[in-house]
Amino acid sequence: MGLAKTEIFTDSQNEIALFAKAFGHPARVAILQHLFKINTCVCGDLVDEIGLAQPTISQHLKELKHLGLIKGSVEGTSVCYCINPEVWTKMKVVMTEFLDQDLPKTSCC
Amino acid sequence: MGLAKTEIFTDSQNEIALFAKAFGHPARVAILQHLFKINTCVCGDLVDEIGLAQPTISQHLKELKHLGLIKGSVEGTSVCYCINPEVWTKMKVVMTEFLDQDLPKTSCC
DNA sequence: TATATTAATCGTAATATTGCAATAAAACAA
DNA sequence: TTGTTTTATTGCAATATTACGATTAATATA
Repeated sequence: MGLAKTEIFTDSQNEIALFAKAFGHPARVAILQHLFKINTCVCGDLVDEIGLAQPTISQHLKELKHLGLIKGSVEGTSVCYCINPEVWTKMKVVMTEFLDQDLPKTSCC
Repeated sequence: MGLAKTEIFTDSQNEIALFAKAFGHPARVAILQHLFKINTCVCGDLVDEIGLAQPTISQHLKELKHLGLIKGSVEGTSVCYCINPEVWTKMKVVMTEFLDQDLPKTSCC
C-alpha cells in the first residue's frame, strides 16, 4: 500500500508521526540545524552547505514549510528561510510529552 | 531515487533521522504508547488494540526491535514485548538535544 | 530591453514504505 | 501425534519518498 491508515489513529498519534517524519531525513535535520546556527539564510547557502542538488533542497524546504516549522520571505532574487518559533515550540511540546513517558521501574523481559 | 544519501551527513544527523523515522508512523507511535501503558504485552494485544492486521503489526514491531527501542522475549506461544529502557533513554537524549536548540530572539522574516 | 541570478516547479527514475493474504514456524494441549 | 494458538515470514500490490536534469518564474542589474 504505502499509505498509512491515519483514520484509525488519534489526532495526537498522527500529529506526533507527522512531526517525526519531518525529522526522518538527515537532509531536513541538517537544514534545521543550519537554520538554527545562522538565523538568516537563503536556499543557495543550504545547497552549498549540504551538498544535494538545488531542486532537492527546495523540495525538502517545501515540506518543512508546509508543516510550518520554517517560513520564508522573498528578499530580491533570493528567499530568506528561518525557523518558525511558534510552530517549533508547539512541536517541541508534543514531542517532549511523547518522549518523556515514564519508563517502567522493572523491565518485563 | 527514494534512497537517502546518508554518506554526506554526519553520524549525529543520521542517528536523529533514524530515531525520528521510527516515530514517523502513527502505528508505531501507538505501539510504543501502549507498551508504556501496560508494561507487559504480547503481539496479539496490539493487533486488537490498534486495528491493523497481524502481519502488519509484526512488521512494525520488527522495525522498532531492530532499532533497539523495544525488546521481546518468548513466553510459550506468545512473545512479550516491552520498551528497552537503555535505548529509549539514549534516544531521548539525542532527540532532546536536537529539539532544544536555542530559538533566535528575533525572527529574520 | 537583454542578461544574469536565484529559487520553484515539472517530469521522471529508482528505491522505500505500508498493508495484507497466505503460509510457515514454534510451542503448547489433548 | 494431532490439533490449537500465537507470532514470523513471504510475496505482492499500491503508494510514498528521494533525487536530479531541465525548465520556468521572478527579480535585479547592466
